[in-house]
Amino acid sequence: MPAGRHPDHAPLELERFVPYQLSIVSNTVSQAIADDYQARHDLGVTEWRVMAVLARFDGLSAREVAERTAMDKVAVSRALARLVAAGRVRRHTHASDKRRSVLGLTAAGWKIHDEVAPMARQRERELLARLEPGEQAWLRRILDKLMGEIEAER
Amino acid sequence: MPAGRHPDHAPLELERFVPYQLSIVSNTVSQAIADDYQARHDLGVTEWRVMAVLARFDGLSAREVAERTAMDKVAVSRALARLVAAGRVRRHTHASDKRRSVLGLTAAGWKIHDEVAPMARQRERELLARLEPGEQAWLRRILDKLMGEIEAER
DNA sequence: CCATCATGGTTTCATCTGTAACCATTTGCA
DNA sequence: TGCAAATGGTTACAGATGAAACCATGATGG
Repeated sequence: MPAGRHPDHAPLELERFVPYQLSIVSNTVSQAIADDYQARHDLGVTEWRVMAVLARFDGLSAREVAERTAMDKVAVSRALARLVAAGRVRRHTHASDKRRSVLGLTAAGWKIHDEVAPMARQRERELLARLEPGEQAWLRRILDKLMGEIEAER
Repeated sequence: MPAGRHPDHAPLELERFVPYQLSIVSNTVSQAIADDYQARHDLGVTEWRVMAVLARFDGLSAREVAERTAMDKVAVSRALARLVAAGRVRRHTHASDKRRSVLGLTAAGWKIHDEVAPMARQRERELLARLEPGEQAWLRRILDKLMGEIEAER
């Protein structure tokens, strides 16, 4: 038996353990993307996600943003506070329900969005380019499926 | 054009954006596993990773643990402080280099390891069970490949 | 040798994140 | 109506995390 091994205890092989692999790959990719815009635009990951969702769906409430970003409402609230202060998101109160806010990107917000979105897409392409076409298709299919399962359970 | 859409700006579809999908899937799975042991054993994710690595490789230094867990040395230092205090890891000084520590699980550490490792494996099986056998094989292949690329670049 | 640089590891501080408590408004229903 | 429960959102606090400064030991080169 090789020194330092403990086969009786069946230790986990971390680097082949799927949840661990997912964590490493995900963090590495996200970090690479975030590095692109964090310094340049003083924009956090959470803020970017909020902007991305408001770019697609104008007029959402904070709660709806939270749903679509899979962030909790506290995180959304904080991200919005910064975005509004920076003049990137406009917020006004819903006409018939004074609790709700009605959110959308400002012109400044769109400007940043239109710079960051292509960069993000480029990073995604770079990631996928490391895989063969068949693998790319399988990865998309698998992630779509798992996302669906997660969605369904929530 | 549907209300609330802005096709001119080509907004990102977050839920089909691979880095975002990876992040959601990874966090969901990791959280599910962590929930299993955090409350029960008062054990954080970082601490568990350190334990898992020491279960496989006895006698590592803190720096080597950091390498194998992809954690930075500060995180490892903190995890070790807690683990040693809790009597789960033994630490003594390297005979010929007083800077290095020599780490390993104690009996108590092994006991926890032997409870947690099968739970973690079970969670991995549950994740994979959501996929068809072909998809499982592709996912493993893809993750192995991406892990290799990441490793190589560091 | 001894001054300098590199390495292993810890501490400090500032920031981020999550949980729970909270406030205001709206809804449901007796 | 009007009062309890639910909802949208913010604030307060505590624990986690990361970058940089730090301390001790070891390696290197004149």
